[in-house]
Amino acid sequence: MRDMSLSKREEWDTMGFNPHNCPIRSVLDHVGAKWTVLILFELQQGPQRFNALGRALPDISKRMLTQSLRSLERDGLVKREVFDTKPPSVSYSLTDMGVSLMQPLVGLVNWAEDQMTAVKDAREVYDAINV
Amino acid sequence: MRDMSLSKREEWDTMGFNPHNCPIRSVLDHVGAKWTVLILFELQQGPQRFNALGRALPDISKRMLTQSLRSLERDGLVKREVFDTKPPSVSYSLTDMGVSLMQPLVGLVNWAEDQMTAVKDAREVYDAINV
DNA sequence: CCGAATCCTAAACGATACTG
DNA sequence: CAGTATCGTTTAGGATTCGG
Repeated sequence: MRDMSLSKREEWDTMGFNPHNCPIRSVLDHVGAKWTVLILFELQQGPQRFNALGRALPDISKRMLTQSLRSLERDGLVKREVFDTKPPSVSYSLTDMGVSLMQPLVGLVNWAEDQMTAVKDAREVYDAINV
Repeated sequence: MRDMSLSKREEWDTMGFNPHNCPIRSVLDHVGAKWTVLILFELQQGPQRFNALGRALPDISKRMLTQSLRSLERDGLVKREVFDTKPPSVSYSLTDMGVSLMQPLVGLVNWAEDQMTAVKDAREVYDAINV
């Protein structure tokens, strides 16, 4: 499966579609990650402090919360602000780019909500047939 | 981080937002998976046979192609048709639900394409600052 | 032509304990 | 309050071989 035409591969690479070398993938990876979408939705309601996010997101560990926020910050979707008080206070908020992501993201999530019973049904049928 | 109010958790669960018990997640998982989005885009151009998909998608192994197609089929997004010829022929195509997914999905991918240089830049700045 | 079966590695995720 | 550090587990993905 390696003997594809070079033109096709180059086309893909320049379009950023090749999963091995892909700027688009970084966005899709956020969507696929376990917590980032939830965090983005929570931040949509306004800036939040670290522990407030933790309380709002059931079952997320501090480790994953930190890690998820860092990856979002790294890609410019979330802004992190440290206020040097004691005890320390850190505020997270959506950047303009982060805000602009929400529209297509909401579109996808809305589709998922609308179709989730259909998906569930299809899955049950499939699982019933395939032992 | 376990002592959140029950009402909040129940609200999440019923809305399907809890990653541990979530119909919506199954859709987001497809988006996050390495090959499924590419397969969906390829199938958007019409029904394709297994090996044709393999040739169209550089670097995907047969194993992952099979697995990805199965998961899409299981959730009712892709239809698999077997023609009992020799050699055997199997056609994959989008279901109506699969087709309906493409619009929000394209919305997300378009956003990613538009912002991919901004994301790349943000990433480089972040990486330069954080050693 | 279209896979299934097996084995393996790397990455994601989670639990726990500790810190300025 | 907002993390870091460490460790163990689980899952996704890849390489290879075999079969109807």
